[in-house]
Amino acid sequence: MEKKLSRAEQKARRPHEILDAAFEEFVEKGYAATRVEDVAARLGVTKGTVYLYFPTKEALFEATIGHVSAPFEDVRASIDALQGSHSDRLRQLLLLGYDKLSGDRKTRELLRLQLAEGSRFPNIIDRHYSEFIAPLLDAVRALIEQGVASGEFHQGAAASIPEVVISSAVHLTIWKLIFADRNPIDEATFIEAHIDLVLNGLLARRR
Amino acid sequence: MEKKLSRAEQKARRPHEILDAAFEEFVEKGYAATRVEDVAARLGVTKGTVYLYFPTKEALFEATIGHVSAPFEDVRASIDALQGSHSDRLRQLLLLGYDKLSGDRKTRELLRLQLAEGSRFPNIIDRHYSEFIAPLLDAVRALIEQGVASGEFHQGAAASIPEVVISSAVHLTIWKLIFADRNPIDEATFIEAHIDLVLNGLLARRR
DNA sequence: ATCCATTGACTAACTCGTAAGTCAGCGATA
DNA sequence: TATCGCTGACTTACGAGTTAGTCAATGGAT
Repeated sequence: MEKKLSRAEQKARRPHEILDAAFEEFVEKGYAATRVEDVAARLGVTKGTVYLYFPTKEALFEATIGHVSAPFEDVRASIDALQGSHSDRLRQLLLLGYDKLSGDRKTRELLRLQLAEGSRFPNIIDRHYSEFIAPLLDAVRALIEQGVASGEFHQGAAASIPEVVISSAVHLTIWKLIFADRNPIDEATFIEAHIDLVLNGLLARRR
Repeated sequence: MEKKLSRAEQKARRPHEILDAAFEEFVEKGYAATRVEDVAARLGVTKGTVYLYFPTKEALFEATIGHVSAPFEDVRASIDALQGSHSDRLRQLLLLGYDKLSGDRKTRELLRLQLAEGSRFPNIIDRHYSEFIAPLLDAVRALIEQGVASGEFHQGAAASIPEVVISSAVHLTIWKLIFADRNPIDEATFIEAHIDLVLNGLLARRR
């Protein structure tokens, strides 16, 4: 097949290949139980090759985390492009959140690794927080504040804590991580229920 | 101090002591990185002692999980004792959920272990689901259905998916697991916001 | 176009440390 | 003194990290 890779091309691809393989292994086994040799075996190479590109297993792990951490900038652009009433935009924002968080396997498994290995690799948590979570919460908060200011959303405790508005997306993500395919949930209905609840909960009461 | 323990008493306590120590170690390091010798060291004994009570590290782990899994029966009783309108009872039920899930360190860390080790110990997930999650969801679902039937809650997607109603409790639990004390949240305000959102979202609209 | 010296990505077999599991013996208790 | 919970030194296996050596791609010379 495509055995036509020049040495330079192959070498350029190696780091990516290794990180992809490492991600699968770390997700499946966790950091401690993962063997560098198994990572290498996924590419059909040996341990030594991996050590040509990454000095230690620890460095490999941290590079792997960095490799799968999607930059938030793409999301930022999508958020700014939202149109319609505040309700419409919030709905779209939530759908976007589901897409990026529970819908994307990489991001989802990244959350698992944070929970499992975070205490031994604190910096992966700090990074994920400042690069992903904080901006997302800021966007939700800003949108809700605008909605309150315009009178579309009612003033209340919920409006000041954006976390409670996106909780169901976190919940679904955790659910999928734990019950991969054992106790499946109808995702479309779940998401619909969440949006229904949130919009009803935020809308200014018409008495 | 209390060196007055007879041999029989000491022996009777050992399993408990070991499981408590094992829990701390497994939570801190994860299954693979935990050393049986460190578990023993917490009690001031040696590895050999642990192996007198548990045949393998794996058996120790599973016993540890069983040891910290609180039976749901206590909660069941509390649920049945709830009083007041459906809103009142739902509020109390949510507070109870926070107490048992995010408030109780054991249950919280149990969730971490499920996420981290669940794929290698599937039975701990099945047990937790049937003994804790399913009954809790059933209780919430039943309460919401009653509320809908009585006209207090409005019929809608949210009413049929109890998961979305308790999501924030899951979210707070995850938050505490990841950001132990780094990015603290004002829990009281968070819970208040959640309840505010949910009750507003469920109440039948008065137009 | 063919040859050949050199490079360098990769391997295979090594060392070394560590951790699970074992067991003969010890010493406090009853 | 007999019991027995516990010890600590042992074996065994395994995995991280190392390194001398291999061989195919490469590119310059004829």
